[in-house]
Amino acid sequence: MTPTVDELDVKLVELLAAEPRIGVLEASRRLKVARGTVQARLDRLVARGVIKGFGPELDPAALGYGVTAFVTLEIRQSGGHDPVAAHLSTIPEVLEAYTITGGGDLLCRIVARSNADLQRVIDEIVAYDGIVRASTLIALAEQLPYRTLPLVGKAARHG
Amino acid sequence: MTPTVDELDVKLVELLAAEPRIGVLEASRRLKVARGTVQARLDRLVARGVIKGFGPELDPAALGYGVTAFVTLEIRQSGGHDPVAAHLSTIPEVLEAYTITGGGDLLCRIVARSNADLQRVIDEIVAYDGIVRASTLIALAEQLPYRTLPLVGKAARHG
DNA sequence: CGATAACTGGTCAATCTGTCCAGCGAATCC
DNA sequence: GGATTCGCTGGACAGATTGACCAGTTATCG
Repeated sequence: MTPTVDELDVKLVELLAAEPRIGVLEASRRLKVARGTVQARLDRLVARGVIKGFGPELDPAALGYGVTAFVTLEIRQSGGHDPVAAHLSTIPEVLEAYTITGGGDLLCRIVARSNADLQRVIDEIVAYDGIVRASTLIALAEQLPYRTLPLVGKAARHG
Repeated sequence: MTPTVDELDVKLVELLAAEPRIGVLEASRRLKVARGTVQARLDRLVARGVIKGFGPELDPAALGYGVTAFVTLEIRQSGGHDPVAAHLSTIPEVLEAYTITGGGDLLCRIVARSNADLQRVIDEIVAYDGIVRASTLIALAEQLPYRTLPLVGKAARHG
């Protein structure tokens, strides 16, 4: 398998990650390649889906939602996951949700303003009757903030 | 508590999320406010930390890492979490890690190229001797992709 | 060896950015 | 009440960047 990305792609992505506000022109200067090259590379990365977007990254904590928790939901067998996912999507505090191995379960990441508020959010979640049980793990500290940069480097080296 | 963000902020963030490539000028036209206003709002959002950055969002799946899993690590009491986190940070496939409630545990999100590759990643993780045990949950499907936009709206309405 | 693809280095007009400014309305403070 | 501060408006300006081209030069691959 040909590498999805090569060395220049990695450098470009790293550069953009470090200083997102620099434009294509400045990036080409830093990388010492022609502007058109940077432009083409960027287009390709976006076209391939490697770069999903450049949207603003929002920090829930700065919005007052300082408590993060992971909730495992036990789903009633009948009915399936979709209606449950639809219900979860109506709750802003539910940031993401995955179905996971092990009998009809769902793992979701939620945030709340406080531990007391967390109870409210959980109540909102379990209000849906397709959900049999919820078990919550509160995140105490972020040991490793979300990152994908090292992965790009590895993908390039590996091929 | 005064809202961290107001209605205009929300519209601005939503607009940028929907079409990140539009500049400040175009955004001001869409929102029907002066350019300086948009600029000032953006600066404030970034200064407050509500917007953490505009870096490229990378898709591990597009890089060949199509398997996602959540691993709970049981940590040996002595030694603490930091050395473990340091170890995890050396593994590109570990995308994030949180300490969670319940006796010295760590929850991390990892990716791999395949289920077989997942085994390799887990082996790499548990190679560290501060880790007593690892239990893995494989993500089958992404029911709700990571999102924060609804939260901004709620934060604005709430105050 | 020839052909396709990628990169270079350059041009062009149009646009956007950063940075000023004065005026205005609303909220706040004395 | 009156003065001050703050945020927004609408406009100006030079300088920089963008998107779109182009011809010429490697690289790579069958």
